[in-house]
Amino acid sequence: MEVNDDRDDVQETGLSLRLNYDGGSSRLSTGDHPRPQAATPVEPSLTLGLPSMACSVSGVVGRMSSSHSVISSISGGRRSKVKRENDGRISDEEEDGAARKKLRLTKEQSALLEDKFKEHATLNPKQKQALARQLNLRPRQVEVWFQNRRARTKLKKTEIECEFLRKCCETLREENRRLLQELQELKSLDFQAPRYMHPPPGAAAAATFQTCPSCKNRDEGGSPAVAPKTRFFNPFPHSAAY
DNA sequence: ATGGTCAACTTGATAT
DNA sequence: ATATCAAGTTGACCAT
Repeated sequence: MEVNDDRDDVQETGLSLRLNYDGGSSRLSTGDHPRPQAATPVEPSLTLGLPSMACSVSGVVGRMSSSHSVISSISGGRRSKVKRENDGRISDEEEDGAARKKLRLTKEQSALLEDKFKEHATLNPKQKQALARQLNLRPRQVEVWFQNRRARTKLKKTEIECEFLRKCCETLREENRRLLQELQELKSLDFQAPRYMHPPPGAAAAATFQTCPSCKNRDEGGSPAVAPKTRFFNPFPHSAAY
């Protein structure tokens, strides 16, 4: 459950403290971004960083550090407001609407996530928990990473398929053009004698049968004289969805 | 400035 | 009811 996921934040990274003081002109915040002026005066507050409790906090001690590992292990990127969605999920945005620094995973974190993704593109809750612990991330962050990773994989696959179809289309267009030209040639030949004709029944007639140039070409080229069953082959033979 | 990348988010569907 | 997913979106950050 995602509420619990966010609670992991506390468990994994220790207490999240943020001193908020915004009384008139003076401001005091540990956040690394200047906070926009609140619409209504904010009471000075010192609260524990328990996002799941929807308190007025979300920032973290230690965020001053520019280290990725520090940032990524603390609070996820722009998840800065703390609010409860109608489905009960936690979406932490800061109440004053301030944006946070974007999380960047470290190379080590990304590498491990990639490794796990190669093993399986989805995680069961246990795997998620374990991986989150290993990476010093919240399970929710791991979950989101896998969701985004799957989306990227699918997008890439779609792009590749799209390019393949584009080439197929080009090939078919070219063949169509060639066949039309051939048809024109055959039509013009139609006015000349002797006419090409299908072999009538009877052995004597077969002796005089001539193959038209088009069929001849195909025969010599190793292709069957009869038209292939279909030119519209399935470009994705291994994909059941297509 | 602008476009690309990506973590995080929202929403709706589905499974349990 | 809850968890999880795909699809689409947002916004910070970075390279150009």
